[in-house]
Amino acid sequence: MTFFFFFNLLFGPFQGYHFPEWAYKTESSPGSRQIQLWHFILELLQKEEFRHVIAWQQGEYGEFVIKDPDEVARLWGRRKCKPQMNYDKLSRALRYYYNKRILHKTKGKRFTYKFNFNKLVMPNYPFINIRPNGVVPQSAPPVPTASSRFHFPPLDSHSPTEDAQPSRFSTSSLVPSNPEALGDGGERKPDVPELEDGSSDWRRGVDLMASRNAVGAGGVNHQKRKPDIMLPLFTRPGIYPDPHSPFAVSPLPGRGGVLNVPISPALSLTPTLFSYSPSPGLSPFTGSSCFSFNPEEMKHYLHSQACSVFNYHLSPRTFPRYPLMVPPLQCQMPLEEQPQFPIKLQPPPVGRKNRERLESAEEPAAPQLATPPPRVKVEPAMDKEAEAEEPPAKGKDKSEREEGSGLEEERGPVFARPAAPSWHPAPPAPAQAVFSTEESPDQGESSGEKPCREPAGETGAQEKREDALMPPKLRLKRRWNGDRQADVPEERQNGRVHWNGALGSPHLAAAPKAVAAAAASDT
DNA sequence: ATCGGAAGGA
DNA sequence: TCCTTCCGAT
Repeated sequence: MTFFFFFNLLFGPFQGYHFPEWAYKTESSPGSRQIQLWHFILELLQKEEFRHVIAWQQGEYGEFVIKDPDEVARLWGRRKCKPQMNYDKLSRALRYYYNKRILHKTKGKRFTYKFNFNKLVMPNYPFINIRPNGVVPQSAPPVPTASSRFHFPPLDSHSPTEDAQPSRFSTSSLVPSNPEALGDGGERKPDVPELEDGSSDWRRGVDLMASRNAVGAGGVNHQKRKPDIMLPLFTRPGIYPDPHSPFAVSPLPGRGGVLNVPISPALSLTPTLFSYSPSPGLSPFTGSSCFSFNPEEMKHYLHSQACSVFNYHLSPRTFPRYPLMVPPLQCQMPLEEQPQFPIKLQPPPVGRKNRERLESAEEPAAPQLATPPPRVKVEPAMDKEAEAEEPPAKGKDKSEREEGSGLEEERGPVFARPAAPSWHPAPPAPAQAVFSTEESPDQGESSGEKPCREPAGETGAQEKREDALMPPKLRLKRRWNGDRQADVPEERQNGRVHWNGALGSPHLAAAPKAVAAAAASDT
């Protein structure tokens, strides 16, 4: 009760915002050809069968890795009936999202992008979305850690040097109610340097949460802030419970908890809001998806906040309204009554040009630009886990993974992430995901996908027919081998080499395995 | 590999 | 508006 009261009090003013049209675009019937790229990506991302093609990057909310760019492009091309699609083009489309702030590139990591969930609005989702079992995605550090430092390009300034502030990181999560501090669409520079925009998906997450629950009144966040995207709900089968997935699908369905719904990326940020995620071990959730309050953890949290302030030169103001006011929740609010509405957060970012214009207008000489930022080469560390079923308990060390800076001594233990839920090891779901539909994996990204009328080089329709006649496994196998050849002609396309040349590539090497694995789990 | 301008299409 | 296609630059 109390919590919601506060929450609404804080974020009420979101009501009545005007959202840009595109924000209202939903997935548009799964499988639809008019799907937007980011929808599509999200779609792939949550399907087990594409895990080896594209997957959430553990460790970071919303960050994903395109493990097989060519395949993703191919899938995208198929969906859009653009047989000539390739990663080069796809990535261009992706880059257009930068300015919209739907996505940004994770620097130093190949094929790695990150959703700006702050922009993703999930309609119809209940507010609190901690998983029924209380498990929070490992990728959601309860408190900003060095590893959560992040590379969101400051919209407003020094665009070319986005990583100019590599050492900043998201601690600002706790300033949700301070619109001033928000990079907010990039129209302005934050008043508080430490809260510089580039830092936070945290804040963004909060914003999101806030907007979702724009119910009450009074409060802090008036002025601007429009949501940019309506994130479609993906509740179709095939979603896989990846602990790193911001979708945070509950591994324990049917708990009857308050939130028995898949969590949206947006909501995945819930822990952000609460700023600390109770580990199931320490504070087991009782019965349902309630937020539990553990004094010990809170203590840790506070400690770490202090550390953050100290170690990262953050302003204590950074943590003003920390959800300390969050009382032990008791899940008072029945699911049905939870507020549900679309939210809008920030206005689309100013285009680069404008940005520059503004820049030069107000701050002619930005000295920060003088020296190019140190390139932080982060080792992908991806390939290994490619097929490994990410050991359940592994999430723990994630916080150290990226740079293993000494800054984290106290953070590590304190915020050790909860071990992955026991369900993780052998997700039986995939099989179903793969074969439950009439489609073979690579066309399966959409259940409603219609064949393209001008295959121009694609053997789509026919393939499909033939496929229908053979057992799934065979079908898969055939696809992996067949498609490659079928696509060879595309190779003439500019840019990247296609299947032919890619045969030796790591991604492709993994692909068949993926299929095999999927097939294996089919039993 | 990545970026982003430019032009064009639906 | 949201890409798709091309392409030069980094």
